[in-house]
Amino acid sequence: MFAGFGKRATLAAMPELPEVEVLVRHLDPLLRGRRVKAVEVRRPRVLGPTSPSALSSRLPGARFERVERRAKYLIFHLRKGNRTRTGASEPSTFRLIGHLGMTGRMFVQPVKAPLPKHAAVVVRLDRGVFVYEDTRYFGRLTLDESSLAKLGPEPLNGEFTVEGFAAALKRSAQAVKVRLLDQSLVAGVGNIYASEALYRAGVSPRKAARRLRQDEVARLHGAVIAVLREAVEFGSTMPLDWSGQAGRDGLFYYGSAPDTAGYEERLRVYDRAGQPCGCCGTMIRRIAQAARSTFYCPRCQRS
DNA sequence: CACCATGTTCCTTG
DNA sequence: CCAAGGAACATGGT
Repeated sequence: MFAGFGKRATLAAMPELPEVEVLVRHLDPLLRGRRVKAVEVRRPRVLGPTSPSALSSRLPGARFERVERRAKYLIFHLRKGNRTRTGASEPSTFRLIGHLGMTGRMFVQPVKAPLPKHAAVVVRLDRGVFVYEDTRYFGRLTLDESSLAKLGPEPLNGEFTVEGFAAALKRSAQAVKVRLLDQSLVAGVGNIYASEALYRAGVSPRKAARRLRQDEVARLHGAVIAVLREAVEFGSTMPLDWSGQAGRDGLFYYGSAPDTAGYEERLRVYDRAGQPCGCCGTMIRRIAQAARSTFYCPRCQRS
């Protein structure tokens, strides 16, 4: 199916902005108009500060209106008609905030299908069952919106400007790779696309953020947008099965586009330590920064 | 058995 | 007060 999958196929799902975007596009038409019959919380920790009883009193009877994305978060818009004492109907809207953490998945499955082992929240609908499952339970499905307030500009809708990016980088002596993971600087970049964007821009991940020249800032800004946009496009070409998985391993961001001649691998440096750089042949290197892996080409990313 | 992986939040240190 | 660094969270794969 995929050439060159190798050992990377065993890596667990790692949702960053593009993966969440594709998931949202997948879920929106499935959930739109569906009414909640019941909710079952199997792992209260994933609700964050929201109590299981708060969720159980809010969700049943509500209808999904639409699903949207903000950074790596999913935002479910729901509407519920509240009855007043006079018997009149007073519709009220509220939002459910989802985050996949590192291993989370969300999908709509048939009523009769068995629930996955790590199902954290199960929402029974008028048609089908909406499941949030997460092996490590680092993600969230909650009524609490506080994390959204800390997010910086969205990279794909014009909010993310070169000027703002340059100003934010100037304030820090930290390595630029570490800064890219700060969601207040640009929201949605994770460990994989941070390495990819730096490689594409030809900027060393170790360079102090404030030392980037203007041309480097501009290239990095463009590279962040480009790698995310291309990943969304790539993921959009992958058919998802009923559980929301794409391809053999549910990892649409690994492997190759099915319609690409020669099955060229899409990620250039991530998880490629010891392999030759596709541009100059130098061995890709792996280093640790802020307790995370960074992959880069020491020749193409010298400054 | 020991160690590694991802994202976010919290705690400590300077 | 803020920047920066590191631990914790939970689980499974190697």
